[in-house]
Amino acid sequence: MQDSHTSETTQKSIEATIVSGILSAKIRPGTRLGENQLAGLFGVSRTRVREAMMRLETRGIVHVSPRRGWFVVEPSAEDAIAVYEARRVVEAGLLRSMGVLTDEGRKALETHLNEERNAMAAGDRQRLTYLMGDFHIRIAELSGNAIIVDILRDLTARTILISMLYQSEFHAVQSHEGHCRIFEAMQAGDFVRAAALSVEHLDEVEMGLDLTARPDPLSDLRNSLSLPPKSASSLSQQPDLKPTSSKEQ
Amino acid sequence: MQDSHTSETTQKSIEATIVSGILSAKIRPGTRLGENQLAGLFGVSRTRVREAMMRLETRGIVHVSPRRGWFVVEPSAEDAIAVYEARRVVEAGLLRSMGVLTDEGRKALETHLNEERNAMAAGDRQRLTYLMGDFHIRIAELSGNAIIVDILRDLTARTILISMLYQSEFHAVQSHEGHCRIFEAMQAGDFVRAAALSVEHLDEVEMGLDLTARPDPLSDLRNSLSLPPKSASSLSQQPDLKPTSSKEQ
DNA sequence: TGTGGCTATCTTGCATACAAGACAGAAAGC
DNA sequence: GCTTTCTGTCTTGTATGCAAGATAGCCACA
Repeated sequence: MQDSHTSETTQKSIEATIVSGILSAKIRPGTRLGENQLAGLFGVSRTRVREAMMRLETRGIVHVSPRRGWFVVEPSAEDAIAVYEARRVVEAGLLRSMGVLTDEGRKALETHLNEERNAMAAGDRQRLTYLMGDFHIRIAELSGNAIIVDILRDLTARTILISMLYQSEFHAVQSHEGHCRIFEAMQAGDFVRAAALSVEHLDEVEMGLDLTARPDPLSDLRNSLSLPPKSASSLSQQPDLKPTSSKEQ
Repeated sequence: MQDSHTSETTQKSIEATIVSGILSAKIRPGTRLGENQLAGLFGVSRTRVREAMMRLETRGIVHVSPRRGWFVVEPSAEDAIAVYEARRVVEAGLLRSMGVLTDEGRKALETHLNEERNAMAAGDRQRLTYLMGDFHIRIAELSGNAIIVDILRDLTARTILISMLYQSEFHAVQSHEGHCRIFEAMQAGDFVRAAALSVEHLDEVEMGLDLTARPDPLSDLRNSLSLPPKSASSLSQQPDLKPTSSKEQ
């Protein structure tokens, strides 16, 4: 997605680009999102960037430090617990409320699980992170309820930020197997069990976190050190996020 | 809502004032929220009003019609169904996940139910509307999870807008009794039953709606204008477009 | 009488200007 | 050398200005 001069699509694409960057683990928690930088990247004025930031703030994705800047949230340990609890509530409630798994639904999930397998085989960790979160969003999509999808998307984004902060190692296989079990229960029409498995799965992932690790010690330091660039795409790994500011106007 | 100019607390008070106005059924769906109007009322410039509108838009409370204005949402019948479904999912999931009802929790809910009784006795319908929605928010507060509280607050606001559009008469007593039953189950420690009762309660309220009533008066103005060709005049019942304030200079 | 088009005015969309807080780094004092 | 203060610069906060779409009402015209 080349941002640059996509001309007239820039309305909500700032918001979507950032969320998608988080969902695919390309934007780390604590990343500074300068209004001027984003304005330059998207070829718009600060006003529109600001609007996007406001929206993202109400979605719990970003926060502002007055006169210092906008930053991708760095959930605290308490936040992390709350996010997982909310996800258990919503996802279990959702699965319990489901009556059937349609044929398209089954196909969609099967396709997804295959993608997970492929990414695991390829060792594509970023894509894997994305897929692991996306599985839950896919389930929400099966309900056809856009409200729930939105809620879960934002919670998933926060989950990914949490895992970037507190997850030392990534148990992809374990997660994948959890997904498979949930899928099997759904396929069997046993949504009560699917809900229970989902809670169990989220518990597992939550238990895999080291919430004592860092409250938030290096938020700015991490910025200053910047992250190792990995690929060559657009806004994702913007290492120019402020060290030795090269001016700009 | 005589907010007037509350001086320097106006950061998020625009947002909060509007939501609170909706929660207490003082602001009707379809109400126009002009930027200039609000800017004058709150004694700030359009910029800050605009930010508040953006936030409310991502919360699903308000929408913008390009170059025409901001309006409190008028949920369609499909929206209404989705909102109730989302509430069932979240609230049932929440109750099921609860382990105990603390003493403070019991007291808070008892106090609330008494307030409901008082408002019914006093015939204060606006307050009653507020309390009927607030009961569910109170339950969310018991969980101590701010994320879930926020989700349910916004869903409740939309629910109230829905009821203003589609609910012919207000079955306060029925709702109150539903709340009491849920409370009793919680007090008995039977949260599974409380969840079931909650779903039942929401179903009841939803069933009390007349979702065939009006398609949607304002958001798609030209539809309603081109719609009445010659069919039975009975259900036309065009409500006036702007329930409140349409003056301003 | 009816109909089409024009204009005056109101609305939001978006950019920009300016103010003020926060910070970093130099300079001064000890 | 160490600390403190001060100042330049960068950031967001907020207001305002201008442009463009939408609407309503008027007026010409058949």
